Order: sequence, then structure tokens, then C-alpha cells
Amino acid sequence: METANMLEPTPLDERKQQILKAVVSDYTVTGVPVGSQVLAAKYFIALSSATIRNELADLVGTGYLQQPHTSAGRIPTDRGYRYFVDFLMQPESASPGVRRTVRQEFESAPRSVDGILEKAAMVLAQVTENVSLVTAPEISEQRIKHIDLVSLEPQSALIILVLEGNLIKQQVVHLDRPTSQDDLSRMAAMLNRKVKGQTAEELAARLAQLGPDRGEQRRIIERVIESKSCWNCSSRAPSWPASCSRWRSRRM
DNA sequence: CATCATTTAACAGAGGAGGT
DNA sequence: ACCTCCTCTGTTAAATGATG
Repeated sequence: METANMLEPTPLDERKQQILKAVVSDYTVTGVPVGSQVLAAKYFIALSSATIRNELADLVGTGYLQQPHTSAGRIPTDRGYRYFVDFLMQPESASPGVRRTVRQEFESAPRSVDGILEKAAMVLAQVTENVSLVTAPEISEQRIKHIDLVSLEPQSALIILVLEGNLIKQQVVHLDRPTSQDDLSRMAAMLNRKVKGQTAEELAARLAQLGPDRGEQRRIIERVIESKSCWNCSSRAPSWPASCSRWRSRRM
């Protein structure tokens, strides 16, 4: 993976896009590096191989293609495949049969996140006839949109955490002393000012800066970090459940 | 008409495959 | 190991087309 190049796609003009598309298509079928003459003969009859070589050299320069050795054709890089999938590949619409299967399966799916993930993996494997892996979003990397604190009992409160993408997490926190809803609301307002837009990592750094005298605040921030680190852990005993890691998938 | 950008053909060199 | 053949590349000068 060329991580440095994967960050931002370099814009390509129409012809470079068509050449990249042809290289990826041809290479995925033949498995051999694609040369300028092959491209000129099969895909770009109106262009000379020399013109295509110039374009290929530019595509190598921008990191979309690579050359195994000096006298070989070009093969797509990870970045090239990424660009192909994101911008050049024509998505195929699902057949009526597949649509029917998906609809039926999800109508009977459990309502829990875990159940939905499991059902998604099963349906994907069924319709593609391939092994499938599904994972929940990486919540720990998502930023906080809003925090709310609701009094449950004098010494316990519910933390409601709204994350990017409108994901909502809830956690119960035990308080050192009886605290009114007014106090919790003030604390929530203060927390929103301080932690809004932060990730779990940034939150942990802020936690380290808090003095020992900020007991309640510290406890709440700790709970927020715990909430963000797990997709569907229980509100009383936060832990990473085995089922969370069982389904992992990545975009291509 | 001059200038600039693009495209093309031709050439030399690099590297792989196969034969001896 | 060496040679030959083939394929492919990069470079360069010339041709072509667009623009002011």
C-alpha cells in the first residue's frame, strides 16, 4: 500500500481516465503488464502507441500505475485500483431475485446491531457465493457531535453521546455525590464546549491534562471514551465483545 | 504568419523467453 | 552461460492543429 499516495486522488483528465480504466480492465483479465501497443490496438485505435506511452508515463508519475521493469508494460497500483473503483467502475444493478432475497432476509433480521451485521455478512455471502466479512464503523475514530447528561438516580446519570453520522451511544455513570439535573445540564454544556468535534484519542489526551480535583468530569469523560471504543457494549459493563471483531471488512 | 501544444514515427536500449 | 529474437520503453525531431 502506498499510504502517502492514497490520501487524495489526483484529478485525471478524460483520456487518462480511459487509459487507466483500460489498463485495470485488461490487467485484471490477462494478469500480464499492459503495454502501449496493446492499448493502442485494443482500446485506442485513434491514438498512436507513443501518445499512449506519454499518458502512461504521467499515470506512473501520479502513482496510479507502476512498471515492473524498464521494458515491461504497466500494472495498476493500489491507488490505481482505488481510483478505478471509486470513479471508473460501472456499478451493476442487482437482479430482481437478489433484491427479493435481501428484502426477505432483512425483514426477519434481529434488531440488534450485532444481529444486523451477522445477517449482512450472511446475505452478502449468499448472493455473491464468496466468503464475506462485515465490520461495524470504527467509532473510536469518529468525532463527537453532542453530549447530554440525564439524571437517573441521585448518584447515577445517563450519558447520551451523539457521534458523526448520527450514531447514538448511551452509558450509565455512577457519581461520587448526589447531583441534580441542573448540575448535570451545566456539566453537559461545559463538556460540549470542551470535547465537541474530538476523537477518543484527543479526548484521552484531554483527560490526562485534567487535575485530580475534577472527579465527576473525569469519570464522565472516561465513560465517553469507553463508549466510543465499542460499538455495542452494554451500558453497565463496557467491554469489546467477541462478536465485534468477528466481522471485519474493508472497502476494496 | 508566428507561436505553442499535441501527436506521431523512428530509433536505440533494456529485459524476458527460449534455444543451444 | 551465451546468443538471438521479440516486446516494450524513453527520447527526439518532424508534422499537425489551434490560437492570437
